[in-house]
Amino acid sequence: MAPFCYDYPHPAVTTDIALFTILEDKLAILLIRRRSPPFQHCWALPGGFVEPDEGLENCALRELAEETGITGVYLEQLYTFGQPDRDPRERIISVAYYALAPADILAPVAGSDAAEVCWFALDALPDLAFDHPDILCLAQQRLRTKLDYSTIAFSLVNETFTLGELQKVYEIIRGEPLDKRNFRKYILSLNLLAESGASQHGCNHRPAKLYRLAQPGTLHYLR
Amino acid sequence: MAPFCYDYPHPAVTTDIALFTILEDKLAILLIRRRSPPFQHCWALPGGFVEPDEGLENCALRELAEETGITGVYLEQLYTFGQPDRDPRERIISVAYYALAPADILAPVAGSDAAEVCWFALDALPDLAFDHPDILCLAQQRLRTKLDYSTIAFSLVNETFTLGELQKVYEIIRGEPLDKRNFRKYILSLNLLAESGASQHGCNHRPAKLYRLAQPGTLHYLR
DNA sequence: ACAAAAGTGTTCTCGATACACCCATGC
DNA sequence: GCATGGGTGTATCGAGAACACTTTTGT
Repeated sequence: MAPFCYDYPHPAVTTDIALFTILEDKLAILLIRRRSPPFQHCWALPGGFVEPDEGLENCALRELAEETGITGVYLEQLYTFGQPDRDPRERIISVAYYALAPADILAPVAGSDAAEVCWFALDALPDLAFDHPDILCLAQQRLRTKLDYSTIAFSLVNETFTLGELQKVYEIIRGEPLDKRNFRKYILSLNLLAESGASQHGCNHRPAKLYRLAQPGTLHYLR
Repeated sequence: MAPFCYDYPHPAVTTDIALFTILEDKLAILLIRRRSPPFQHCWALPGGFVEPDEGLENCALRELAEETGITGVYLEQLYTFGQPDRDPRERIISVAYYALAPADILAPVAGSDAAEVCWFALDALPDLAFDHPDILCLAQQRLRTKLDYSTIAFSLVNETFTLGELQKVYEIIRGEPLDKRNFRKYILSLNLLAESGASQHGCNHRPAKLYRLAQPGTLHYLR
């Protein structure tokens, strides 16, 4: 029943994932409701223990898939949280990741490890388990600062998107409105977009051109 | 002999520290020579196993002090390296930190865990143990980028310093010369320095004013 | 016709860059 | 007096910010 023995104490290691999306014009985060103690029935970031033969990033992707059915997100290591008392069970060190995905690709479904999976707007969060509020706070900071010198925002829109949609993403993350002309000038000057040829349709207004990334899936650093 | 047992496998967790300084007008890093296998007699970053009741940052500071006698550095978490095969002994996950300190405060002396401790210029590195080259490379990248939006460079000069010395630090990290007048204008416009009143002496030229940080020990983010 | 978002240029400001000479000290 | 780094100001350029009207579609 306790076959894994070592000459000196070993901590447990987990990954936790802060998956952001934009839902109803707000930043939202994916949470699961815990099925077992500690913090039973409490909401928490998806995540779990690192398997002996998997890398940390693989662990994060696997846990996200197992617990929420979600795959194909942008994922990046955030910070490692290791306060000795952060978990009441034993010493657990957590390598936190943050992830980004457009909301409407995803159809979260509770996996085996979680009773419920749900998006929560960041301004209407429930109480969170462990030090997950700290993780979330740091993740949001990182998202905000990285917006300015990289192309992470593109991970929050669909494969094809309008410049209006993209601008909305920037505005929501920065928490302030942006000038339309300056925004378009800036984005197009990056030379990272290609017109998809198609346009919006079925909207109450002039249809917008649809763009796609010239090199999909590539994160660019600016300046 | 193996009293620490768990219901499922636990990795070991270490911290490794990339301590930079400026030595003889070059970026240099502190290395220790390993006394035991694996990579016996090889040079490596200082670091070691996380104790059950210490935080990660404390572990890094403790290992640095034990192995090199050095304290009082600027320290910041860098990245967590967890490839399953990065250590031949067992699964070891390493939380890497990078640190900065002025060279002439330090008088590194081998502690109990290391046979030798030595500064190495980055352009004259020996072979390094484990994935320490990766850690070092990432640390150097971080140092370079963070130079532009924070006051980390101040951690590489003494408590009082001349603007010439500070400029040298920027030039060495960026790998290019800077304009003296523009540099001084920029630094002074930050309003973070106070004149110490004193000046250099014993130099072959006009003595420079000595400055100190108005709030020593505080890291500022710019823009 | 009206509502709603798309699309489009110019002006201004401010921070970043480029650049050259005199000053104080030790030898 | 000469070598060495310290100390200083101005002109230019370019990126970012401010700003308003016409266009296309659905109802």
